[in-house]
Amino acid sequence: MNESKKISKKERILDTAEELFAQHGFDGVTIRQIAGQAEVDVALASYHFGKKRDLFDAVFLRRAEILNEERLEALLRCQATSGSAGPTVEQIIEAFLRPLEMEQESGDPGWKNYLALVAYINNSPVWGKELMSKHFDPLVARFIEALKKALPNANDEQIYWCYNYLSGALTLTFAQTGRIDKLSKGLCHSIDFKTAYDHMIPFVTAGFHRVCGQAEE
Amino acid sequence: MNESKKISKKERILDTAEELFAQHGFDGVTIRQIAGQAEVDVALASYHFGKKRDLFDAVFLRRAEILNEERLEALLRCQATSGSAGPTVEQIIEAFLRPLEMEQESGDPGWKNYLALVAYINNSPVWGKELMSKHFDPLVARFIEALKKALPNANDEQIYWCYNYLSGALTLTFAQTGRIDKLSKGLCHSIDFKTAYDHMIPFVTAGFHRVCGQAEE
DNA sequence: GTCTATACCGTGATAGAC
DNA sequence: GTCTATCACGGTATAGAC
Repeated sequence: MNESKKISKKERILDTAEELFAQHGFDGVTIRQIAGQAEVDVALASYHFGKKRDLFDAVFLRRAEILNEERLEALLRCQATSGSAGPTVEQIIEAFLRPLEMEQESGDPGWKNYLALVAYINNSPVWGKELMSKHFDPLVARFIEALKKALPNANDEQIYWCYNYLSGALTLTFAQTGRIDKLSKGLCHSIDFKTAYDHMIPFVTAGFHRVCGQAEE
Repeated sequence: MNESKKISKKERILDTAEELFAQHGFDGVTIRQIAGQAEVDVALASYHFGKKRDLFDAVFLRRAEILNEERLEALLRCQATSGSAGPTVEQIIEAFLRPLEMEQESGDPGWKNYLALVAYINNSPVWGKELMSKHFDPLVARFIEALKKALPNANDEQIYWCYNYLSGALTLTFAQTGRIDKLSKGLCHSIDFKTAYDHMIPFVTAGFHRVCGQAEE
């Protein structure tokens, strides 16, 4: 029937799970809450996804693949336009961050929820190592290779730590906690991703250059 | 009796709760797990602390107060030694970070657990705004005032966003997820806080200067 | 005042019938 | 695909021991 107009129940479960897991983490959400908010029967989630943990993985994977593709494209694009010297640090950071901004500003609220979930996972001692390493680090390794080329004086240890700072700055922004709104007395807004990235890119670029012993061109 | 030799059951509950909350978050831990690992009766936690949420708050508060004092002292100290021009950005960042390193390297594993818990809270949409704002932001506001003085060309919005990046970089380091160990193939270690701060300070300092339109001296 | 044993009652995940 | 039953577990209150 109206398969194009209505989103399927299966997808509604994913969307709702994404939203709730992002807010409260894996343990803070029950299957019943998800089913209730998605207006489906409790058992339907198990029917489609199996155990709660499998649903969690499905939520995480759905957009990880899309994001990896978009970021890879962005990296290849900036490598293609730069000469044999390769892209600058700033261009690489741009390629890493701008796909996120595009999705967050796309109007699909699912992306904001998803990236808040990534914030939760990235900072979790139990999930961070496992999920982030498995699903994002193969691509991150390509970005790091590009950074090494752009920073020939750096040693590897410096690059990895700088990536850690970038990752932390980025995911706290994902989390949309509203803390900056309060701290700045309403001057800044957690949901203002455009501004967040506009400042983050020069911030991180300068940090890489300083730590990795390279004057900015 | 041996009140000096043995730590009290009450403190054992706090220590264990700290460890488990840091690993799994508020919802990922049960009172029974805490009691079991602390080797006390289930009901003792409620007796001393009331509801689960109150125990969580007690864990959070215990070291927040100590940390605030130490950081304030460090700020005042660097303000006292600098002239009327006030401390540099790098000195302010040092004052903000070094007390953390001292506690993490102090040998008391409780501090490592506590700061991993702060990572969890800071990145949580439900706890971040409430707990961090209430208990840390009064002091953070003093650091930001000092930064404004050190960066007279900056506007407030830039400073707040830069603080956000600092906070994210810092708390991801707290989280000790072990992701960097894997990504760097064993070159870097999550628990190597000395190195983490040694690189973080110049990284963040350069970021502030770049975004806030100030050449580094 | 500190602590333990136990009981209560709601809720959760999941399997199996339909 | 849906409904329901099961059974374990969780937070918390209470009674009373030391």
